[in-house]
Amino acid sequence: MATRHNRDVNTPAPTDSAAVRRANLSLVLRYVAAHGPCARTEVAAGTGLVHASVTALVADLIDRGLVAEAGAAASTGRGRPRRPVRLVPGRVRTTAVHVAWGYSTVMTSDLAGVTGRPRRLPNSGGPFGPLEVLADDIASAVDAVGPPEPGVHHGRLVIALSGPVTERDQDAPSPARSASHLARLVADRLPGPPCPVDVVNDAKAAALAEYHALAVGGGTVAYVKSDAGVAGALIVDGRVFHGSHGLAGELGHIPVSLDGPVCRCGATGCLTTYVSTRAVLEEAGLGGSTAPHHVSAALTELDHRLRAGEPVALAALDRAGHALGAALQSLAGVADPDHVVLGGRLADWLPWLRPGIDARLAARRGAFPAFSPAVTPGHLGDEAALHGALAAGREHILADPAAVPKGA
Amino acid sequence: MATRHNRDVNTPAPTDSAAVRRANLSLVLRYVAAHGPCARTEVAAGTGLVHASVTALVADLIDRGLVAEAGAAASTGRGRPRRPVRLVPGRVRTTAVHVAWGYSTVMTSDLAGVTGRPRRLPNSGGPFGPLEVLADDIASAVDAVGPPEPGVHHGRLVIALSGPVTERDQDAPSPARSASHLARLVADRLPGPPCPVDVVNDAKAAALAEYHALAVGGGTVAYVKSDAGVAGALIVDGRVFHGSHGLAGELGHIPVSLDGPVCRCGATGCLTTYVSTRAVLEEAGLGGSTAPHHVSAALTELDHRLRAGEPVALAALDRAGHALGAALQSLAGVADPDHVVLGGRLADWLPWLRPGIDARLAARRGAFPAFSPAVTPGHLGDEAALHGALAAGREHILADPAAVPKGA
DNA sequence: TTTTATTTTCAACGGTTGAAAAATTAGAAG
DNA sequence: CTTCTAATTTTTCAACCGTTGAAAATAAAA
Repeated sequence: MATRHNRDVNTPAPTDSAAVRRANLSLVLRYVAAHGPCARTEVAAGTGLVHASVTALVADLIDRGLVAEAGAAASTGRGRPRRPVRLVPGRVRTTAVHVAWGYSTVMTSDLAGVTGRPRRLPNSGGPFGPLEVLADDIASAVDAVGPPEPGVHHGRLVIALSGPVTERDQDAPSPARSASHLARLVADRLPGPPCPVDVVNDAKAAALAEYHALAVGGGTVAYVKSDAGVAGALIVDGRVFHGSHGLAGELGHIPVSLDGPVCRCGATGCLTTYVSTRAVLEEAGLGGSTAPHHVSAALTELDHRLRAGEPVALAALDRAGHALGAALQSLAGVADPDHVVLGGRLADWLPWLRPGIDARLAARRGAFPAFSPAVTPGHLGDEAALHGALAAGREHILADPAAVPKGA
Repeated sequence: MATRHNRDVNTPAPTDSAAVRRANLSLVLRYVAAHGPCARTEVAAGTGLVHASVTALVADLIDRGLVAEAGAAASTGRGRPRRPVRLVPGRVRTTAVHVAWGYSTVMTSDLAGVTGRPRRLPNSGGPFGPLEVLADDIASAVDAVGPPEPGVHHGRLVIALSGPVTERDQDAPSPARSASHLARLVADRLPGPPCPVDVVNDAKAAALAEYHALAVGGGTVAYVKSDAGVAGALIVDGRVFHGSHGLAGELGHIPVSLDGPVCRCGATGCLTTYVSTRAVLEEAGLGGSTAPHHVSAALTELDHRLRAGEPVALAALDRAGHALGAALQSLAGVADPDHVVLGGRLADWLPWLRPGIDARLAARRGAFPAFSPAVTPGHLGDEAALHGALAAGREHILADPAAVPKGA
């Protein structure tokens, strides 16, 4: 009988020479990806590896088709000229699907982050329907981008969605609605060779994308967005911070006031009751149906009124700004981020929200000068989740280039 | 000229066979430390390493004096009997000093966590004085426990203190008050061979200790304490979460109410103004001098009145409980911990605080059933910071057993 | 041709692995 | 009671893999 291994899930796997190779391949690939075309000497200096190792590792990456010699670089003086290498465009294809209510968006990217155009397709409902229907929708969205060309390695498919399918199985409401279950259903529906599928939360993915867009090398970044609901996430040193139940950074039900409106969750004074699209529209006198086309028209009207300086609209945003400011003050006290990125409608509304936010955060500046987070609008708009899902997919390749087969 | 390496500080070091050895030695040592006396076969099954590797790794650890063969274990049947190994008591000595106002406490521990008795010594002030004075005090505290016996490896000295000497240099108010500067000053004052010195925040250390005492294998744990001031920390998967400026988890200035008392920090309604010792004593009609002996007497008196059911005292604690509950609701919304540990006076007061806390958290339970954190008193009392500092020191040995020299 | 800088080659070293051997005991057989 | 066999743990050893350092090869400028 073969030896049975019953390692704890928490204990790390033992390290062997394969792990060493994986780690160093990753190190070199990340360096090339981050620094563009660069010679082996530069890689050696930048990574701490010895020239001989870089030669071997780069040769391995070339075998896998991930990097290639770039055209001769400008001579830097005398001596043997450098032979820079760069990422091979299009060698791996990462696919992301963002499932929203009524439509899905699909987009692909290569390792360098060069994306295809996003395609938007109607779907049968949204993230809350039966998993089988969801899986059908996702598979047909993937089908819409067509099969990869020969020679292109099929990387991960990453699905971003909100709702009861959580990112980590342990946080799922039931095993039947677990991320891994959905991933399996989708994988079974995809033609061709089996493809690894990941499921991520859309707010967490958007947060990751905005984090990368900020291009700060580390630190804590918070993301808060408001569309249909209020959602958010925390990114710590480039990784999503989940908390114990996957709810970290979900500011929707943070208490803003002791005597505020009653929230659907049962509590009073939740942030949602101040800054959700529905709440702001109602406060501005534009409430009514929650049908998408009506909400869309109301948002346009709100924008007009804000620009026209209509007092009721301004008051609604001022109220939301103060509430958001209070929530961010709590966020700052707990998580101590250096950036807070606002997404969804909050990004559009930021000019009118800012006075309220600043008024609240000014209090914190009194306690901790210069330690107050910078509040900025997101750069990626509604595509943030899609970009974040692609970044998560690329990260798998960057972390383990050996997963891409050798021999072009 | 030797090759110059200019690696980014953020890029990981390259991996080589020494790193493999380090990682696997650590894996085996952690297993033995966690599971007590255990045979090589058990280690192999538990870690995923092969028998041959475990033999070599255990032999290495025996060479370093970290583990030794334990007395023969009870036979488990036929076959060659197991030869369990266990940690060698007292092989390494980790020293921790906790600097408080007016006195310091020093304690030592070996790798198994067997501690000496804590010794309390008066000091020249506290964490806020000149670093040179602080270093003198710390060095004399270390001196009080005497030099290690021959054959004992001198591990880290870990200094726990609050105040402007932060745990990470990047968070220090100025380079002159940085943790590494203090560490250097202390190291220079210690007799004998140079000893690595770490500086940690006392609340973060206490949080780490209470996290270990909970014996949950991972997840997010928050710690909040109130003594002179309110402090706290977050532990995520066994490691301190610092945030961008080292302030994560410091709930003292989280906003609890929009119209509360004005805090010394300038803001209104900070948690500190409700649950600090001073605030509670004043609210209970026991305010007055802040001299230590007076505060101590007032606390005793407060305890009497609480047990006697005196209404003003009960009201003061009820008010504090509601404020703390609101802060924990924010904490739960941002960091999503599964445990909140209360330390300092909060642990003593918990019976009277609990109704207020529960009233607030009940609201959150409406939104996320079963996702509400458990609120418990700390197990370690005033020695928590000391234990956490020792745990941090032990962690260095567990992470890199190769730092302990071979050859007894 | 010399100098300089980059890249490659190669033997050496350290670490893990798998298989085989050694060690050691309990139970079965004689 | 002795001997043998089966079972289990531990150790040994050759093989393999990856990094390293030094030397060699390469290539262009001076």
